[in-house]
Amino acid sequence: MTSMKKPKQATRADVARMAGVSESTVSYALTGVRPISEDTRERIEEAMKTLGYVPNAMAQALASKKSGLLALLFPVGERGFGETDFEYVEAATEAAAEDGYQLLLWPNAVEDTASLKKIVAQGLVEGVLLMEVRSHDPRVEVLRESGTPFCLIGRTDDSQDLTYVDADFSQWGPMAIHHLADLGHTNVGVISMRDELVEAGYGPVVRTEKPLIEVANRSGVKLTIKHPKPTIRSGRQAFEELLQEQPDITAIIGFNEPAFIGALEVAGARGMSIPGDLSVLSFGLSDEAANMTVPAQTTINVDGPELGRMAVQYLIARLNGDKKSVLQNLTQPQFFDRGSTGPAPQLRG
Amino acid sequence: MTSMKKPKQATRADVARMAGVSESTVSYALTGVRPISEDTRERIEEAMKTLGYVPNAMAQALASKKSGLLALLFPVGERGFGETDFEYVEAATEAAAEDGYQLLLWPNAVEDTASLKKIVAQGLVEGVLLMEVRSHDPRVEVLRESGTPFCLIGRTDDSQDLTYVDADFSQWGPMAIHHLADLGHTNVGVISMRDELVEAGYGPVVRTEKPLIEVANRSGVKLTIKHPKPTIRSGRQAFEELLQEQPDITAIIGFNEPAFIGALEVAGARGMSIPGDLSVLSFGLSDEAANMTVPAQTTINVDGPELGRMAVQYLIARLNGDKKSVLQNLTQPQFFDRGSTGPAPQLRG
DNA sequence: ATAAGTAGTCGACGCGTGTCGATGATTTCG
DNA sequence: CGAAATCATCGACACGCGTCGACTACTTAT
Repeated sequence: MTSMKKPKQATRADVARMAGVSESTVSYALTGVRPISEDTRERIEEAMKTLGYVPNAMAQALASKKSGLLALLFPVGERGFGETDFEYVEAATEAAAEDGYQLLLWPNAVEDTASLKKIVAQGLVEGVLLMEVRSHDPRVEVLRESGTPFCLIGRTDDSQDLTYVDADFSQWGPMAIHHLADLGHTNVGVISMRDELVEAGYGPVVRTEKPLIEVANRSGVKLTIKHPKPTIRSGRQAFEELLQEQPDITAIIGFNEPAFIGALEVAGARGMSIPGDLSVLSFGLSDEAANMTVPAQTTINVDGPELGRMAVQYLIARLNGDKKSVLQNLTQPQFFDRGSTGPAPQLRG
Repeated sequence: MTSMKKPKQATRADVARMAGVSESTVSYALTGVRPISEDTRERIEEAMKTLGYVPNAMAQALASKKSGLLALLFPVGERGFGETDFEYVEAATEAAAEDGYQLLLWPNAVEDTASLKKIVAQGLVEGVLLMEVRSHDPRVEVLRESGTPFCLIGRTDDSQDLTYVDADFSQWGPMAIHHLADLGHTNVGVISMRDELVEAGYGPVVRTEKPLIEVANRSGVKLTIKHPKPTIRSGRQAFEELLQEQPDITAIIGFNEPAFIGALEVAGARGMSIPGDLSVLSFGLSDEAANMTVPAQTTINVDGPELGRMAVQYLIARLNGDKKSVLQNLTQPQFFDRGSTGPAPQLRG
């Protein structure tokens, strides 16, 4: 049975003693801030090796005011849409690790500015990553006042001088319409997010729908948009209304997962084949989910890993003193053709 | 334009000065370790309020050797099975926050024991949570030697005196067989994980299959198990073999997501209706994915949030000095009947 | 040859806490 | 009423590191 005693870590003093030098010399050997002769450096490094010395992170942080920690603020109880979440959290974590930073997961209600203030006042983290940003987000003002560097994943309405990364939703609609128009579709339905989100100015919906409508008009595509609640039942009803209003619809776009499932059920029940009778395309659907339907769904998505990586890199750039340049990025959408779209029926055979 | 200057945080010394007491008195007022008279406590608290004082986390950590940080070690590039991941990471984070701890995301290859050693030697985290534990996991030995408290999410082969939480896979098979047998099924197929994982002794497969087979035998259910690779193509092939060997199969269980998709495609192509001709049940499929098929899939799952919560609570219990009791938990499976299982065909109308 | 560096090292202090021992001022008990 | 315990507070130090100023022994420019 191996001993379970906690071996006390060697400190700088131990290394200095063993190498026969002063503590500051050990420090300089480690950081390279001042020159050290070759042979003392070797003695020090050997001492470190045999003692298994690793600098104490908290002491370093206290003395240097750099903790190497970034807070990832994610709101609780807001499971809004896509579950691309873990994907980009993972990418963000790795990107941070590459630069010697670690991500601290911090669950936080958007309105809870009090505890956010505490977080930054505590001085534990050097910077903050904000997830699920609202168009008017109270957290932004708190961070601004505190002087803590931060980066948004998403945007507020007033973000021209903020650091952020976001999906370029403005491209989703045009990309979808072009794809469908090329296949000959001229009458397209959309199962979008619920009304309340549109009225509340929720970024992803608003930014997606406007260009979507515009490009449809320009392309001569008749577009009918529904905003059902995110339930299967509402989706069924929405699609039935859609079919009633526009019986000649040949394609639908989904941006509301549960509702879209309902819509596809109705399509199946009516004997519509995909993509034979109806072309189907989803916005922001995860790979996993897209592959569960038969046929698998063609999707237009944000590149989650890219988003996470950029967010971290921008934040670290700010930490390294790049206060001047405005760091903003809209990541390109990803198009996955999984075969659920095809030529419009009237053009076939 | 608001000033962007970083206001320097008030320190204990500032509070002491303003309240007209010594620094240690401020400390004791804060921690309650020693008694403080009512009026000086009030003066101190008022001073803290007006100065916006928040104790510096790193200084506290350095002095008290308690950082309030837990590392969540997740392996990179090992996307094995289910994506229940984010769900329980989220739950774990919240559970930690309730006890004043924060989770530090730490990406790490399972074999990379060197950097794991560094992590614990650094003294940044008080404890470690291990995800994706292997039957022989090199990380366990490292943590044991270092004396760092830790908790496994999953198990090693030799874990009787370790702290862990895991899904109780042994119940999945019996639960599934009972459900199907009650519906009259006597011939069931299984699309399980690929051969290599079985041979490598991968916990979830091994622990699931053994009781599954036993209870099937006892219940008089004919069981045929396939171990295809995790691709749609392999799944198709596996299911076709299954149908050839056992034409009278009336139900299938899936434990290999991509392969199972292939199997269901074949079933659809052959005109088998679900659950009319074929009952379908999935192990470890996320809600999101289960709801994408028509009909939605009945599943048996681990309760992700429960798992995450337990892991954190056990780890914190260890941190608080509970070195004696063995903390181990097998979380009960969750059964979601989403309608993809039904009476065996020969018993219908 | 003398002034002006430069490489290499040391000692001291500061970062902001937690905590121990000591000191009066009270209170309690026998 | 004196001894013992308790209350409330202060000062000093430790935690482990970064970093500044100073000092020595040389090297280089004038």
